[in-house]
This record gives sequence, C-alpha cells and structure tokens, in this order.
Amino acid sequence: MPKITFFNLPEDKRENLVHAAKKEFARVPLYQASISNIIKDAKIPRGSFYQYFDDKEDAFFYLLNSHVSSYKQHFLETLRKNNGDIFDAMIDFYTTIITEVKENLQFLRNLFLNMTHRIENVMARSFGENDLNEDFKKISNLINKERLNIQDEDELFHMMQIISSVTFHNIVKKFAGELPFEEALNNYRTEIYLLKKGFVSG
Amino acid sequence: MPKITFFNLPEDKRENLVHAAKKEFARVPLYQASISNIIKDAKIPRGSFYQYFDDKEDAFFYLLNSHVSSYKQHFLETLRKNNGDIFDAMIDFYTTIITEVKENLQFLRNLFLNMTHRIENVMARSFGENDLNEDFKKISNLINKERLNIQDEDELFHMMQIISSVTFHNIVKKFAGELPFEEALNNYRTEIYLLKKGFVSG
DNA sequence: GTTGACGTGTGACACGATGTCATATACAAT
DNA sequence: ATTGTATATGACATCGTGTCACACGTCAAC
Repeated sequence: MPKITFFNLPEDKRENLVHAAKKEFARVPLYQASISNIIKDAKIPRGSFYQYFDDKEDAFFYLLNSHVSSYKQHFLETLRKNNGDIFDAMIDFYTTIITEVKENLQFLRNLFLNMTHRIENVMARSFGENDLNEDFKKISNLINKERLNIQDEDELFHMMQIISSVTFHNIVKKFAGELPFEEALNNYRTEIYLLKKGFVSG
Repeated sequence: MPKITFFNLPEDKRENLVHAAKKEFARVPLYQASISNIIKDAKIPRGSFYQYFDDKEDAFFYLLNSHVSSYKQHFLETLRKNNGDIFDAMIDFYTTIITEVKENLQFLRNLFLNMTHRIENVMARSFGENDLNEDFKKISNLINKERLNIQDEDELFHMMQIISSVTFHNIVKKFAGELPFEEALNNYRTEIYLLKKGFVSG
C-alpha cells in the first residue's frame, strides 16, 4: 500500500505520478520497470518517490488493484447481462480484455506475459481464490445452475478454478501469439465448448 | 544457448559451474538471481561467465531445458505405463512433480511461482505448443482415444491445452499454498474428474 | 513574531549488479 | 622460436536502488 503521504498529495500531482507509473508499466513488465524512469517522467525527485511508495512493487500493485477492481465490477455486470450463463459471460469478458486499447492493452500484455503467482493472486480474487471469499459468493449467487452438472459448492469452486485457468491461459496465448482477434476468440470458444461437454463420453 | 566455450570446458569445471547456477536458481527466481552469486560460488572470475553465457537468462534457460527434456521423457513413460489413459497419467505425473525433493523442489517452486510466458513456452513444448509439434504427435499417438468424447485432432489439441492449463495452475497453487500433499492431490483429482464429466448436463 | 513540532521535499551518496574490454595466458601447429 | 587462436581475467564504466541528513513550509502555542 502507498503511504499516507501519497493520498495527501494534491490531486493533480498525484494523478501526474500515477500516469507516469502507468506509462512505465505499460512500457515494460514489473521486473524491468525502473523507478528512475517514473520520476523522470513525473518530474519529481527520487526521495519523493520513496515518500509515497515503499518501492517499485508497491506502486505497481496499487495500479494493479485499481485495474482489478474495475474489471471485477465489469465482470459481475457481464454475468448479470448474460442471465447467469457463466460460459457466455466468460466469452463476453474475454472479448473485453483482448479488445482493450493502447496503454491499457500494453499494461495488460505485460501483465499476462509475466504472470507471477503474486500477480495472479491479486487478479484471481475476482474469481474467488478461496471458498470463504466474498467475491466468490457474489459470483456463485449470480450463476444460473439449472443445467450445470455440478453437485455442490466444492465442485462449483473447482469449476471456477478451471474456467479461470483456461481463460488466463487463452489470454496469455492471445497476447503472446499476436493472434488475430477472430482466431483467438475461436480457440477460446472451442475450449469453453469442450469444458461444457466433457472429455469422456458416456 | 551457452557458447561453444562452455561446452569445451573440462567436465568437472563445467559441472561445478552448472551446480553453482542451479543453486542460485533454487535460491531465488530468475529475476532475482545474481550472476555475482553464481561466480562467487563457482569460484570463476566475472569475465569467464560471459565467455560461457550471454547473460543470466542464457544460463537459466540452459538449465530449464535440461530439466524439461528429462520430464518430457518421464511423461511419455508415464503415459505408456497408464496404457494411454491421459487422465491417470496426468495425476501420476502431477504427483511426481510435487514430490520432488530439496534443490530440485526449490527450483521448481521458483519456476512455477514465477511462470512468465517465456518460461511457460519452453515447458509447454512437452505438451505440444502447436499442432505441427513433434512432441504433440508422440503424445497423441500414445493416448487411448476409445472413450474420449473428442471429434478430431483440433479438439484433441485443445483438450491438451486445457489439461495443461489446469495442471500448471494446480502445481502453482500447491507451491504457493504450501498445501499438504493429500489436499493438493485431492484438489487436482477433483478438477480432472470435472474435466472428464463436463460442466453441463445432458 | 519567535519558537518548536511535524509533515514533506530534495538530491547527494553508498552500495551492489551488470556487461565490456584491454591485456594476459595457454597451447597447438608450423 | 613464432605465430595464431582460443580462453582467462579483473578493473572499469554505467546504471539502478534505497537511504539519509538537511531544507522547507505550515500551524499552533506562547
């Protein structure tokens, strides 16, 4: 978490700094980002940066969290819009991610191509990292379970784990492979379809 | 790839260096590893390191590749041993990974908790990263498709993609959560079971 | 209006890591 | 011996990090 000093900053100065950080993390992934670039761009002295943040990661995760919150919101709306059909909602959501633009897209690209567990952990909260999780319950309540071949909450939890693994991986492959939109979407659709019908007949 | 000089090295000196590198990459993930530590441990001068490798990553991926080759071998044997039952083979293989010991375990831990796309790409070759892939064909030929609810090679490819996404993610969660062996295995079994039966009834 | 306390701003600095390069050494071939 | 080629070496320039002593500004108390 950023320090209190950061939140006490006059809005324009704070936004300026945030923008410089965003720019740097859109340029390169976390481990290659440099504080020097951020402060040069934001035109603040080195010491000031350390008044606001513990270090590079602190700034990064602050930005990441705000991204995640907004995507979380968006996902819940998407799920509602699709009347609780989790599969349609995922495809919808997947489309949103891979059609982001400009700086946001670069940020996401660096994010997904360098998805350490620590980062994944922050993101996965949207999908419910553990079964006591508030977000998981919210999602669970929205899901239409009528035609789901799922026995209990535990299976539902693991179903969500699987879906998010597959979704993450598809996003990574889209970003890595520079696949055209249609191809990426078809791949994802195929995999969701396979998940629905299952691998074993009978 | 390491330079020719590296392969010309007398065996004991080379192994000594490899061991020092392994130790460093078992200590911390790639992005935190330091060449200084490696050369200190291997007792070679700084300049020599750069005679053998381009940089830190070069050394890392050399080690990684040798790990992957051996696991690839092991996976094919496992699949044969399980008479082409891909699901049993995966559970078998998963067990192997999470019960590795000592230095190997730490290396894998750092690997999976910091799985960038570049690393995943190297690993995924064992599972067949693209359908023209030699390894994918080998695996495909070994798989018993009798009871599989799979129409064609494309679906098979995506099935493998899904299985590897889920497997990777389970390994990450095991390492991150420090889950006891039994719990980790049960989680993985549940997810494989769900993949087999499918999410939608009918 | 002087003082002191507190929060904040600042940049020089010590430290550590990287990759390079000029020079030294070993050794084989002639 | 001489020359050529491969390898060894460590000092060095460069860059990024995090810290620290000091400067500044505000405000309340006296």
